[in-house]
Amino acid sequence: MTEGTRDPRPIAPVSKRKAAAAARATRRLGVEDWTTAALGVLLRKGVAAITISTLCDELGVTKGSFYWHFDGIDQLLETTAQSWCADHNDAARGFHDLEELPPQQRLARMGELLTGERVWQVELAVRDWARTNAKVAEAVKALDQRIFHTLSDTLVDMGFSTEQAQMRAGLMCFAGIGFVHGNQNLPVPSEEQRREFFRFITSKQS
Amino acid sequence: MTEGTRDPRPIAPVSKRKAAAAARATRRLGVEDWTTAALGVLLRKGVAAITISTLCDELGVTKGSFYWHFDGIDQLLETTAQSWCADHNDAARGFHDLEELPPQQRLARMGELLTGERVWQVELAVRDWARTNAKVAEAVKALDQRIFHTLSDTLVDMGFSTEQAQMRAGLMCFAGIGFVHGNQNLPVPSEEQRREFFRFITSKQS
DNA sequence: ACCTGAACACCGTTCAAGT
DNA sequence: ACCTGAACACCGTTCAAGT
Repeated sequence: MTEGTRDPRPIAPVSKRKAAAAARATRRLGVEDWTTAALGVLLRKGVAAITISTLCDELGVTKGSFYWHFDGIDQLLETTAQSWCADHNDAARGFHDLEELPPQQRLARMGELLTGERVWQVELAVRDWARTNAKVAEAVKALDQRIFHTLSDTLVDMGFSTEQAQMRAGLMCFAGIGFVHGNQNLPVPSEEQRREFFRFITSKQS
Repeated sequence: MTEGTRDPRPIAPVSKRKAAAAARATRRLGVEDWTTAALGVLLRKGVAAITISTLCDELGVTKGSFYWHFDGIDQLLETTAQSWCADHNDAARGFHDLEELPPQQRLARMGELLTGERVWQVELAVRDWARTNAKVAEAVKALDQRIFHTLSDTLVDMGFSTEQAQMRAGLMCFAGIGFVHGNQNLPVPSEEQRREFFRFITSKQS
């Protein structure tokens, strides 16, 4: 998020590491510098690429420095997870506002919020991460449930029975998660198909 | 699959490795021994746990042995992938038989095939693996598309238009994939809910 | 308070030498 | 043909020593 805060006085770089060290100048690192660096690598190259050596090169320090701030790579991951969860909850707060919209518009708005291009990237990375980090898994789970309940409540508002609402909300949630994980494998639905989908999910049966 | 083929003459084990070496006796290893070992670790502990050292301990040999059979860990993974794909295609062949069933039963049968307990485990492991191995990704994609088309064709047989059939088949596929990845996060649908789901997906709109 | 530098264990990789 | 054993590079981890 706040990436370009470090002023880049241009100095002829002898090596990447020397250059980074020079850019940093006298300023010393804090925990936050490591977590934002880790988050950056996560989104660019995935969890597996988050390596102490890589981060050290990127920040222009040696590995001993890392171990002054953290007990080990697990703690770094955990701390980064917490930091991400905080930001993430802020972002999810956009959901609160829309609980006052009329049901139909609420559904449409949620559809938009959850199908943005960048969202996929982050979602995939984070859900991958969740497989090896309980804290992240918990955050993802909370978000999933929140979306499920918002959808379900909306459908109830539209006149569906609790059972029908839950079945359809569950269907939408699973389809959304599946879309994030498998959209390379199947034809991506067109705009018209998405509209038809919403028409179907909110239709009464014959 | 074929696991208990090695006769386990019980010998007092000095160490795990010595024990494994003794069990193997004079028999020397082939490529297959390595791939089945890798597959075993994959299902038990995930891709990340497939390490040359681990496999060597398990098979009772040194790492030099590994490098006589394979150029590196990537090739091991690739070969294991091919071996898995072969087995997997055999398993997927169960789909051919059911293209002669009446549409309704076909849907129900596919539902059963795709929601077995063990299937999830394997699916999750394999889809995780697919993220770092193109060959596996390709096999998974082929399977997804096959399921999609079978579903879509079935719905057409039931009297739906091509557009409706594709929309609903896509919905089912994505929901299935999402269910594999996210069934810990949301309430698992009951038997009754699953039936209601199939009723819904095959219903005409009002 | 924050970092360097050297050390060690572990894993992937290579290769000459063994049977 | 298949494997051992020793070597090396790389990464995670530790810690005494520097500023």
